[in-house]
Amino acid sequence: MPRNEFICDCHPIDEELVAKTKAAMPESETFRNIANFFSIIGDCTRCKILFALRQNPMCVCDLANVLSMSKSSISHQLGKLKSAGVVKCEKTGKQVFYSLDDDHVFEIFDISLQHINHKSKEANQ
Amino acid sequence: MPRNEFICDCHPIDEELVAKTKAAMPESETFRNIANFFSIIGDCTRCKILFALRQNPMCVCDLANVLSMSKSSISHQLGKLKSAGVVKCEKTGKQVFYSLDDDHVFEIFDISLQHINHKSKEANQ
DNA sequence: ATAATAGTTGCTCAATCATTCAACTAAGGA
DNA sequence: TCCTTAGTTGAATGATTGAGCAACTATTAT
Repeated sequence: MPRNEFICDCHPIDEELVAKTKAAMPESETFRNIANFFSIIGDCTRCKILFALRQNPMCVCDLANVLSMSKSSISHQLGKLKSAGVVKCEKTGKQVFYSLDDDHVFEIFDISLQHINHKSKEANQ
Repeated sequence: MPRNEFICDCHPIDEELVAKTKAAMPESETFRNIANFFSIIGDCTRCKILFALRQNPMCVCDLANVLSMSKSSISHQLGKLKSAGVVKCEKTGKQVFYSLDDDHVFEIFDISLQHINHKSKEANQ
């Protein structure tokens, strides 16, 4: 019966380090949650939506106009942002107004932009 | 000749807001960069690699053993992390040791984990 | 020189995903 | 009541992407 450790195609070099590191890893669900969150905001359209909503709450139709895309696309993407807890909505009459649900997102964006700008400066040297 | 504003399938409701928001949006490249960065870290395997490297620099082979995956997969993913400037490497002998290039990443992870935990607590109420 | 090992790279396959279309619900105006 | 408009939803499609295999390079040991 093959042991778990050899699903991989090579023998460990520093077995102790491998065991120690493996033991200290968070559980799978944590990784799924983190990866899922970042892949939600890791999309051009959804980033644009978030930057637009940072300025003002907006209805689906106006967002579609800002991004020059179809209502349907925007609505699909808003659904994902909402289920990730990044965005919330409120219906008034025929319109649904979306807004940022959480300040955390732009904390994250701001730090990330520092990183990105830092790296692109490095790359130009 | 159709104007740019009508690639979309509906008329704006608050034209002034749409125009104002559109004007204040960063340029496309900014969005591509941000989305690219988040989609790089928005993957389970790559998150695991980063958490492993947070503990210790490691060679490809040992990382493969920690994650129970093939060397090839790990190497591919390390390549992406490296081109995003998140990870750096150093060759010693036959081995290549990878390590985190930047503290920003775990600043971002830590804030994001707060967000994620906050949201999952909300969801359970 | 030869063999073995660490890592990289190109290719293929399967799965995931963003967008669009079409059909639908819900709300307001004529 | 009927029509129009705002938005949602499910299915279909095309594109992207992660994983593993196989072939390759480079370094070390025999």
